[in-house]
Amino acid sequence: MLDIKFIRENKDQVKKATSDKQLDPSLVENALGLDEKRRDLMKEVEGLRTLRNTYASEKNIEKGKETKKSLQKIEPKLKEIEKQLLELLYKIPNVVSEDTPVGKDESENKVVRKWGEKPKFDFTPKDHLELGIALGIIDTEMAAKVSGARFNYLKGDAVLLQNALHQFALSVLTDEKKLKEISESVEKGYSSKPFIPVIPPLFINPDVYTKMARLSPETEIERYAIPRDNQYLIGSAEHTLGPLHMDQTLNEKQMPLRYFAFTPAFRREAGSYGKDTRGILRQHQFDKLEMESFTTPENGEKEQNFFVAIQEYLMAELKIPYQVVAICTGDIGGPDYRQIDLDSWMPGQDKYRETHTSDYMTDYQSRRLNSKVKIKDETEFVHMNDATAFAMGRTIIAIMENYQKEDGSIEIPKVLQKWMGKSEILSKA
RNA sequence: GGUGGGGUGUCCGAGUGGUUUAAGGAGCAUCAUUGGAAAUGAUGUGGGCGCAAGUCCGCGCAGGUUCGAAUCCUGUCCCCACCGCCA
Repeated sequence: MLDIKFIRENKDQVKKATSDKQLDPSLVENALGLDEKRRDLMKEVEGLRTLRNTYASEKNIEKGKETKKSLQKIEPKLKEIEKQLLELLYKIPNVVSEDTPVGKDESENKVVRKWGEKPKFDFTPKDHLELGIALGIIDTEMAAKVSGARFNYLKGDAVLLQNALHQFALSVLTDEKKLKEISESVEKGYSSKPFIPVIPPLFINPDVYTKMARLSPETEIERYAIPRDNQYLIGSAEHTLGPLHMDQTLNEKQMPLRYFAFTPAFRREAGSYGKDTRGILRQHQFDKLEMESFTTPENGEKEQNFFVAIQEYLMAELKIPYQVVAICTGDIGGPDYRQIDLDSWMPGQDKYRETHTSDYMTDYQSRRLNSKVKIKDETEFVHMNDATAFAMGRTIIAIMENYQKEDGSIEIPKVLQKWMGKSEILSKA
């Protein structure tokens, strides 16, 4: 949520961001109108309260009773307007960075840079599902029978491969030396503080989910609800990592605070019927290693660059070709100030596909979460970043398709071999 | 799930209807002192509205009673203890 004061003072910028994000800019005017009404009513209510307090201290019971009656008439009006304003404020998106491309949908995202050489095959490369079925390591058919569409079993070497990816990422995120190399590439002397590993809850309360700007009337359809217990399943580890410092004031010295968590993510994929139905690219449940961090406002953008540099490092170590994409206003998330994706090359589809995303939220989430940082004697809302380290399913796809051999076996990327305990996944035949 | 005890600011902690204007302490920030530090002293340290004076709100959350609520009542969430169940 944006600060109403910021909206008041930067009306045009907020309106532009709202319409650039394909939302109705009249939201902004409506909010400002309500805000004005609210402040007028506040003056009235506070005046009456002053009277009430005065009469109470004078023990003037008669006058007190009168004032109470007037207050009881007007207070509910104020409350109602405050509620409406809050609802509107939730709908107004974050403003965007200057380097965010303006565009109507994903077709206008901008490729910032590319890395790696696409593998050349002297045979027609297969896709991960064909390979996975033949190797006996992916089973979507039985999963469909047991759990429905968009579920899968990973078996045997696919599980070892996921475990190797997990170990590899973990070894990087907790290694200050390696992080230093990466942070130096962003800016000399920038913090190389390691990440704290976390095993977070997979369930989340609706009020916290709302404060994270991840549960709204529009996005509710994307969530798995557990109505009897009034809870939701998380769609990303971000959802329960982000509130880790809710209602806390942190100290500048603790910054940046970096966390990562390996969890399943649950998504209904409600708007994507018929899209990416083949294989395990788009699933209702997938494992993901997610990074989250809390920084001072000053370092928020640098932190995002650092996160992207980590993502690039991980993919480059795997030697998987990727492109870095600046997400345009029409495709970016509402809470994002800047969103950058990594798309990895997938020979089975002859396309780059999104494997990583990185969201810089500024204080859009922390304002509602009430997570602050004390800098000197100023207290400010912390700036929050979240980003993918590995989305396991999609990274496994990229490895399988890029490292396949003509006989259907799969070479294991060099960096993973020590964690995997072998150098290839052999064809069953 | 049951019974009892608790939840106060960055942290600890006092406060059982009106001198509380949320005591006191710690931490933190700024200043003074110092060659520098420690120690010491002073000031500041929840949020909203307002140019300001000021004013309102704030004691887990939501309601209620009262002229007046941190304090009384109801509901609810969380923590602790014991019981029940359990990997």
